[in-house]
Amino acid sequence: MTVDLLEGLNPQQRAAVSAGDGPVLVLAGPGSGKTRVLTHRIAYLCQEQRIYPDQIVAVTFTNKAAGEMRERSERLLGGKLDGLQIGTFHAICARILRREADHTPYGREYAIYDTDDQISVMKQVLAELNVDVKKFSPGRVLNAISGAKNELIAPEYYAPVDYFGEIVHRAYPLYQSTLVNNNAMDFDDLLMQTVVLLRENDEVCAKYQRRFQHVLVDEFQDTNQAQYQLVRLFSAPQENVFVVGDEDQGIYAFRGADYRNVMQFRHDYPQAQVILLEQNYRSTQIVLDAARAVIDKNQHRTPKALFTDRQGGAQISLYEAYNEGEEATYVAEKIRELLRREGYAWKDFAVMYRTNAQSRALEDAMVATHIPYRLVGGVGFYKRQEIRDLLAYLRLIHNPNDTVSFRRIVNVPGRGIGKKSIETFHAWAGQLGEGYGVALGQIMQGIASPLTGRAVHSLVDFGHMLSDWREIATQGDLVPLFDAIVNNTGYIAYLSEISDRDEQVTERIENIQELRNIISEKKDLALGDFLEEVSLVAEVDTLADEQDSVTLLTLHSAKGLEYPVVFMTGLEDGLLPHSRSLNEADAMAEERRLMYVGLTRAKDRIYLTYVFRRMMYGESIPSVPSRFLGDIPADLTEGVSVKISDMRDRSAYQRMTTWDSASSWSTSGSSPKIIPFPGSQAQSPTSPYRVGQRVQHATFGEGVIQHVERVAGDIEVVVSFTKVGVKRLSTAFANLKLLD
DNA sequence: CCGCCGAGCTTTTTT
DNA sequence: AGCTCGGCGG
Repeated sequence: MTVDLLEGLNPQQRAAVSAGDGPVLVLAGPGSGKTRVLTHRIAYLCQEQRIYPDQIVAVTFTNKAAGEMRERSERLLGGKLDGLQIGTFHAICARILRREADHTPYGREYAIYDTDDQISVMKQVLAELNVDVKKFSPGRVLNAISGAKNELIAPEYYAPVDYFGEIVHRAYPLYQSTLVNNNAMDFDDLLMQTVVLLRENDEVCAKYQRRFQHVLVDEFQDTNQAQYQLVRLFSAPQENVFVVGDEDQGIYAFRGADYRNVMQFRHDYPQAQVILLEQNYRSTQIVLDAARAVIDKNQHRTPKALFTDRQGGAQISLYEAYNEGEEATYVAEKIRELLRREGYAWKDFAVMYRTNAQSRALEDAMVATHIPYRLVGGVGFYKRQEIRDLLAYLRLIHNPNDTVSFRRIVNVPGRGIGKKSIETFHAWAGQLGEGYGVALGQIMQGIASPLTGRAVHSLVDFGHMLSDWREIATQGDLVPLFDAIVNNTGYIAYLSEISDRDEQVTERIENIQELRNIISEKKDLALGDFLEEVSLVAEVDTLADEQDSVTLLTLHSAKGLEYPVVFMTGLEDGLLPHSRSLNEADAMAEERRLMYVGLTRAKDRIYLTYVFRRMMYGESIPSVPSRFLGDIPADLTEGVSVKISDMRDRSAYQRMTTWDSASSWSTSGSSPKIIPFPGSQAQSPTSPYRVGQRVQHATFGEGVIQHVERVAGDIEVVVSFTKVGVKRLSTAFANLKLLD
């Protein structure tokens, strides 16, 4: 039985789904049904083109998207799509590298190092090179190396341009050889090593090229150079490559993504069919108009004519809160109100922000008002100390040469193997020219070493535990293995030792319980598969949509999702756009795209909030509304917008928003005041602001001061204006003129 | 070898 | 404000 896979699709979607062989580029605006196109395309290839599922590889941005896409394609065809390769670039590459480990410098059991693991390796490397970590932080060096790997630059080809580059040039090869010795790869290696494998091994390459008759890529604008090359390698020589993307939603330049790969694709495949999806099935016209007004300010983009059947809609709501606490309370109250009055469910709401740090106040408000919520990201489950410890045990059991995991847990819980002993052991293993696994074996066999008797004794015990666990691991079931680790190490008792509050102990034990649950759900997986899966999960992947709760997430995590009601908080200069992006045109354009991504997540309603003062680094700083707010036309908005309409009018503001590389306001000293003011000014004992003083404000007109308050680095006044009523103002910004 | 305390840094965003 | 790291004393 076959189904009509083109039914219910619009003409552009049909064209995409039923496109013939060869390269296809689908430029898909937000909410234009690109997931639908991809799932139908997969089904179409199988049903109409008689392609076997295992001849298709589909790349998605998250594992969750992969799962959904597989499910939806299977539902269309009414059967399992066995052998369909679908997943993130990282997951697909991890699998290939494992299968082809013999053709790589790595063993099949290789570990995948996350950022923390990388830092711990880099610290050792920099110490060995006598580099001052204060001057060149491990993170910065790693960033540079990551950039190089994403550009497929091997250690020996890294060309330094300055002294920092020179440090990187020295650290990169050592870092890389350490990883190889540990039988470990970082995230970037998963991509780069796969490219290297396919480029250097014709047979292996031909095998995958034969297998991958059709290559599909979602979120193509967020691919980096390594990923782009993977696409080219996978799809050669037949070039059945189907990519879907939207330049306006490219928000991952910081990890090497280059939305210009879309241009590159057109250049590399001049014969490509290009299909535009412009009909939006998600949002109201007002939402789209607002989003368009924001994104139109970006230069160098293909203008799109997004349209929707949902004319009109609710106005975009603007709100100024006093501080982040009040902002969060406002969000919580609004959610309750909409739930009651408009019949929304909790899961219809998303609260978005630029940085994870902003989630705290929001969480507090959710707890205080008893709103069920789900936090995406932040201090994730897999980043908790107890979880990392126990996973380190599993990793070390699987890969004896994983020195990062070894060092992490060899003395956790404490068994008298201190820093000194570890260094001695490390040096001795180095002398032997062996990995930690073999070296530990030698100790256990009583071979003489420079270690003290006590340390040797402890290491032998540790080694015996490891062998016992490895024995259990060969039985295949992960649960008994996990239980053995927790029990044999006395980890629970250790937790009560290191925790200072009882609730903390309970919480940590619950986390361990949760990890055990996860393991028992996956217990049919081999240890290596389990560890791989755990290493590659993103926070969004764990987002269960059945759960009826409000979602709190960063704008980055929000990509690809949609909600009836979207709150975007912290819309202030310095946050969105982020202060780190203010003086770089490309970065500013990306901040704008981020704003665009946030706005276009909304189906019905958008609430935009910013604060008057925000706590940062333990200090309360006056804020300026985001310049992007000024780009949303006044007739689309409602609510407090005096400051913003003011911004919209000012000609100075025009200069600020239409950033082009020729102008340089941000470095010319006339930048908006997002920097804290020197306290001395405001705290001067001769402050002219007193209750009863008459003042003049540029917009509000004349008024009388009702109240004066000193706040860190500023003075705030409450003024009763003749025309506009009572306003709270920062004297640092308001530029009040004193009247007699 | 371990625990305590102060200094200093943090906030982009994630596979 | 909250966390991590390093130095010092037991």
